[in-house]
Amino acid sequence: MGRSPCCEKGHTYKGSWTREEDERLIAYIQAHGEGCWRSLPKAAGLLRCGKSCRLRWINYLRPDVKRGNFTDEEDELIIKFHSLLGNKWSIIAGRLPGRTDNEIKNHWNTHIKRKLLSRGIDPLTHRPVNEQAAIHTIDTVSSTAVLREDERQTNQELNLELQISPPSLHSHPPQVLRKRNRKVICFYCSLGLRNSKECTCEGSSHSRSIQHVSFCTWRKAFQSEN
DNA sequence: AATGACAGCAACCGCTCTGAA
DNA sequence: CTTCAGAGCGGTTGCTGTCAT
Repeated sequence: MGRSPCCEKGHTYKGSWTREEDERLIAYIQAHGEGCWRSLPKAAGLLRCGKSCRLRWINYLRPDVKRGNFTDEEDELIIKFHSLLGNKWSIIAGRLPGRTDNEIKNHWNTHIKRKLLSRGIDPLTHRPVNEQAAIHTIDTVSSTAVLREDERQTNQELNLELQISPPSLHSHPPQVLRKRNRKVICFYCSLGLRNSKECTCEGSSHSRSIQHVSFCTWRKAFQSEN
């Protein structure tokens, strides 16, 4: 039995919140407090999903939410907590007054990851990148050591093949090859063979980039008209 | 000026957790 | 113990601004 949806999708808005919606939500919560998010939209006269209301309140409208850039001290705290806790954004947020899990997660993905990489530190393990390479080599050697000789030969051949083969979408988790989840293109497309029958791009990737480009074009045309 | 690429952030989606019945 | 609904979390996506070519 499937779970009932948190809202009737046909009767709710999606996308950015309007000023009026924000005001309605703030007014309702100020009057009644944070209660049942499922019933809140109806009670507040909002055509939104309860989850959406909760997110909007917690991440943006709550009075104690601190807006603005992260300080270096906050960055260092996030790095420290992440090294201890991993991607437990809500717990990390709990230790940074005024910051939300979503905000910290975004900040991590857009700033801190790069900051650590520029320091030569792997953001996943918080170890020096060189050390990671060394550990990986040791792991590979030690695991291979237990293989029989014929298995070892096969393994070596496979390793060699992997090293010289073109990047494959299927040999990595999708997020590894996605560049900020944009432009997910296969090897053939990267060579300019977009319409090739070997193309393995997800259907949405072309349409997404095309959609984005056409929208930018439209927007700029619109801006220039005004 | 036009176009494309990238960055940043708000919001959504789907899953898990938790507690009540 | 099982089932279910609601809340919460983390990953992902979409939109928009800005910069480079």
